[in-house]
Amino acid sequence: MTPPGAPFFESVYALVREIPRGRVATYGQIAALLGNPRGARAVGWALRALPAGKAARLPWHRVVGRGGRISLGERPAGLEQRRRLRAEGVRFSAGRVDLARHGLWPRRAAR
DNA sequence: ATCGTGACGAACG
DNA sequence: CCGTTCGCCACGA
Repeated sequence: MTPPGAPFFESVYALVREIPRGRVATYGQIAALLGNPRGARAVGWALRALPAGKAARLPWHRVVGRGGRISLGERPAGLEQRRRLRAEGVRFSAGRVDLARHGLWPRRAAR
């Protein structure tokens, strides 16, 4: 669980791995859960550095930016992320993930 | 220990 | 709503 030297990265991966299907978490949320409310950027960096092998077994697509924005934008990876989210029933509003419905912990049900 | 790097985010204008 | 600026962070060189 902690092969190379990068405890922070590993902790990020461990948390992302637990995001339920059909739900999403924001970079800031993950950072906060790891004890670094200001470390959203580092979380994004951890995912960027995600090796292809690991990415294959990690729901990286369930991590979005503040407000449900897809940080990867229109880039290939961004389109791929949207495709995967839609595939598991995630709804989008104005190009952003509807956090009221699929956001992880906070937010209450919005049916 | 210092520096550059970004799948971030809040504050501005 | 959009683009810019600034702050924050962990990691590798």
